[in-house]
Amino acid sequence: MEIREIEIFLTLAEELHFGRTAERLHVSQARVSQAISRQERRIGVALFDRTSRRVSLTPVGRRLREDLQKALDLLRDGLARAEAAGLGAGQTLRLGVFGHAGYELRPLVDVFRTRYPGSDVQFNEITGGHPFTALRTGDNDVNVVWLPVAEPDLTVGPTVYVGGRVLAVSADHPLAERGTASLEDLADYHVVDLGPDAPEYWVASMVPTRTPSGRRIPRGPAARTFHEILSLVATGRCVHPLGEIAARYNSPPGIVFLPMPDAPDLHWALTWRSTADSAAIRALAQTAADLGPISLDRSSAAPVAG
Amino acid sequence: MEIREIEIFLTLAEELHFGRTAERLHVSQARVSQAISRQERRIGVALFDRTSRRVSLTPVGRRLREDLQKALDLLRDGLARAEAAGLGAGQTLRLGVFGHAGYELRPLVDVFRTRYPGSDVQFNEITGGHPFTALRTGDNDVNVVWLPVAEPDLTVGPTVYVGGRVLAVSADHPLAERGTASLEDLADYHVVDLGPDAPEYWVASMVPTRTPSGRRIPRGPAARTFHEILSLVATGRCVHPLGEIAARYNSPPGIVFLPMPDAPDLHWALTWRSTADSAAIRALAQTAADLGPISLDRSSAAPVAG
DNA sequence: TGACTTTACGGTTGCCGTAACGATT
DNA sequence: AATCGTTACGGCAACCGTAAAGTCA
Repeated sequence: MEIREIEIFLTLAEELHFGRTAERLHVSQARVSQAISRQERRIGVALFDRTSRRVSLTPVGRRLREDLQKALDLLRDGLARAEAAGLGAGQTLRLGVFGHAGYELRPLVDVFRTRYPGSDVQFNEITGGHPFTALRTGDNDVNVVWLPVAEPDLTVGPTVYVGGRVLAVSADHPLAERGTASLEDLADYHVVDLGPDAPEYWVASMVPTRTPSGRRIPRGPAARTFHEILSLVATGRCVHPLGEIAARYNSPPGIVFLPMPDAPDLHWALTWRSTADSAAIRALAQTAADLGPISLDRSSAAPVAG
Repeated sequence: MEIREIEIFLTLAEELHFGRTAERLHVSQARVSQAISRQERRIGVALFDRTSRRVSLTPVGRRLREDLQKALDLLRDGLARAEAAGLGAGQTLRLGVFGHAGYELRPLVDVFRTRYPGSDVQFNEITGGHPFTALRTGDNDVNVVWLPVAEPDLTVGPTVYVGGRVLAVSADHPLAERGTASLEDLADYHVVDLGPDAPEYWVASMVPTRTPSGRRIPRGPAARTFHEILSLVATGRCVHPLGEIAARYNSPPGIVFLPMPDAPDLHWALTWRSTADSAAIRALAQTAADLGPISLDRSSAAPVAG
């Protein structure tokens, strides 16, 4: 007898419909049927009368429903209480972000701290060259990265902000005078190669391998960190797209950030190791989901002097 | 959160010792450690303070223990009530036995029927040639077979009786005059071949492949059923060991059953498909365990006329 | 015939055991 | 040094999804 099977039983007892039960629990219809059959075999008595048209509880099922509902409520209350105690006891989540992105997360962090006074968030810097490494080594609990993320060992949580891209070019670059850049421009120059530790598909969602018209975008010299990238760009040997947040809080010498109006917005989401799921992470994710994504355009954040 | 983990938590809360907890639950010590760690991570707070010398509940753990204990009790009560309703509702277990072995099971069946008035047992005959087939096809719910049984898909339950062996020989066989037979005698004659559907190791536990002194015991003509075996034996072409129960209720013409004092006793146990576990089967197994094995020697059963 | 449930089958997750390691008295 | 808890790793059972079959109105 597993908790999951009890949930399925209770939901079916409420819905009296296998399809709707499956939908509500986000499982297949077959799974509901299997779970109920199995329970009935183990217990040795029919819990539901069913045809392909009607599902109804047997007397035994009705009684079992009452008992199990009470037990499950008790169980969840107990766990919730323990969790609340834990969140009040002072845990610090280590949150990986690119550059100054943490600054944009202030609303989220403020609400999180208010809701869970014992808990806190500490920002660690992550880099394009190693977007997930710190998660996997256990050095970070949660990272904020642009989507899509399709790593089998990672869970993608709510999106925390949405924003556009800018192209970093050297101040004396031919594009600098135009004031904006387009995806099509990328094919004319080299972009930074983030190296083998960043998944290909993930890099490509920031820096496509081809322009919209199909021209190849050449990958140039390699760099891992924000400042390594800027160093390369400053020499004029390459250009590189970044989240617009990079332009908001940085004015590096010899670099110009050009808006890229034709590049679709990027979604930045909380991400964590699936097996490292914990109460604090769930609490942060829930808080982020409640707040919804912050749009960088509407952000009221004031620029900060470096 | 799984039921099993809750059990582990509650047991450890009681024992305050990882090793004893593991023993009580029949799992490894590592498993207990893993389960507790995992729960603590998910909940986000330590439930036990522990060194390698002392284990004690934290305040949060103490509170959780009370809640979970109540929830688990409720859950088990509900399931027990539903199960009891099922057992009272009238199920018939199909019990596979060799020949007249069902007769020896009367004490078990009587107690079972008394305890669970709605349930019943029906005997189906099984044969040495196909000891497990009916279980696997679903034609029988439980079989009574001699041990050892080492089939990955089958569960071996309590032993229901213990008894010796007899050797079936034709009435004019040289051994008949002696009145007894020994394992060593088998090498001098052929024994029946039960065919490919009975596992080799299982057949060998009734009919060894070699005598104690190491001589090979030749396998003779093939037969599947009790009466096929007796037919072969009656012709004098082979001999064959059987459970002594065969001698008790049969006096087939032209056949003599010789006790085999040097053959170790056989244990006969309830066996069922692991995946077909059900309340009725558990009830029967529990009843059998409570009664303990019936010794055929001390059996008060009166011989029955063929 | 169409809506709904059940059965069959295969992939993948995660439970759990074995074994080695670490920590405390 | 002995006892006890933790970590690492691998095998395998069970969960669950897909797809097809079965059943009732």
